[in-house]
Amino acid sequence: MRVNAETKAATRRRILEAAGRLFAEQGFEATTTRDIAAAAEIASGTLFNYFATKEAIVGCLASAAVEAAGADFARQTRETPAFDEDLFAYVAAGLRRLKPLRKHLPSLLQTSLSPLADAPADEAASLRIAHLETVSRLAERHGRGELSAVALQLYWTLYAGVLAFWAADRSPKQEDTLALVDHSLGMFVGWLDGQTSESPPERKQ
Amino acid sequence: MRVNAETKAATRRRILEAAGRLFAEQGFEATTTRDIAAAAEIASGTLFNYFATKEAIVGCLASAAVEAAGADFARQTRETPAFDEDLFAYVAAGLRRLKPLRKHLPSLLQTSLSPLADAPADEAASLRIAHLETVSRLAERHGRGELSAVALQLYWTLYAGVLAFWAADRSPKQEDTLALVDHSLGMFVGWLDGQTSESPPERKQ
DNA sequence: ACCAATATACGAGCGCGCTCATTTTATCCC
DNA sequence: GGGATAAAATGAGCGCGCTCGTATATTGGT
Repeated sequence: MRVNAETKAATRRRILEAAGRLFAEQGFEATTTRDIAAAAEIASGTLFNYFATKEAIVGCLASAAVEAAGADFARQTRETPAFDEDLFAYVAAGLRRLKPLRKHLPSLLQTSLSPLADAPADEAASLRIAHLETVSRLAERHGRGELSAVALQLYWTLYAGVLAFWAADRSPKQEDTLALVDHSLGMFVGWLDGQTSESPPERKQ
Repeated sequence: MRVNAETKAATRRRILEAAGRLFAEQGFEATTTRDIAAAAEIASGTLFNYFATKEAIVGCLASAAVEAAGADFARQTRETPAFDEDLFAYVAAGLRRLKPLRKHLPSLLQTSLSPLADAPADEAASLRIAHLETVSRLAERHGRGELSAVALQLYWTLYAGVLAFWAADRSPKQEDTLALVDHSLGMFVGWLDGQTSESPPERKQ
């Protein structure tokens, strides 16, 4: 067994497909890794040759959704959009793609909230990286130069807050979440605009 | 055994003391509930008569720290402080009190990030409630009226982001975290100031 | 064809957080 | 004191995520 990369990829796809279906049917907690393995027709231990943890599976599904959202957004036709409008459209596209995972996202936030303690090739971290990549490109396209590390940190915190809120949002069409997105992005872009001129004063603890 | 409330309280205190010590010594994950029960000299099952989950224990420790920080802050003498300076002082006091739990806070964020899905008397949620209570009182004291639900939501998201960052902060004296607090609060207060006048326009998805 | 060499699949088993039927202990009433 | 009663403690046991020693399949070299 040295180069059967095609079979490996197929198994990986079967796992993701089975997991996605089971999570949607019965929830993240209620779905056991043994369930997923059985549905993918592999042994329970084999699952962990493909994904290090159960969270990594949903993390992989999520970052696939984020990449799909990036593609959706790229092929959207827009005319003279402001930065915050582009951001809103991208986030909204993300929410549409993440909808099947909505209830299960909090399980990812614990690990993917912190920007430091992640292994380079971490499945769950790539959700953050993929999303922030697009946001960075958007900022540059709107002539704002590169976003600082602290700006990206603040943006990601707000985005994570939106996802956590969304997971529990009980308003009929999740319109409360969209309102929160609007406020979050308004706050962020307003702050960004203020940042360029002033340099913040020192502050003692 | 009908009214021995004093004994119950003493056992509860022994659990918290043992858990705090063990978490500090060997970390949250590495400490088992059986360890804690043994250190508190109770059976493994008895632990769960006092705390519903392992997270609830660290949640209780954390909300005690937040309350202590509120007391620290209240007895601080300050002269003509601005709103954001008061906020910074309160948050800094919180970080000081939470320091022994720093590394273990992410385990709480998953549950306490979302403002909706919490049982009324949830141990972990009281961390959020206690903190936001003080922030609300501060806002009123500075003549800003009551903070809106969305303002509190945004504030809490930023605070959770700070805690998540702090847990992984490897800068020598965690000065990176203090800088992040400064930026977060600056962004929040700036947004609040902008909120009072304008009414935000509608936005379609 | 055969034999290493090795990548992959396997599943019994571990230790975990947590549950629950049972036992123990404290209290009240006479 | 001595049941009756109920609160609290107990620890065997459950199902979980995950590990790891073993078995099996696939390749390259001759």
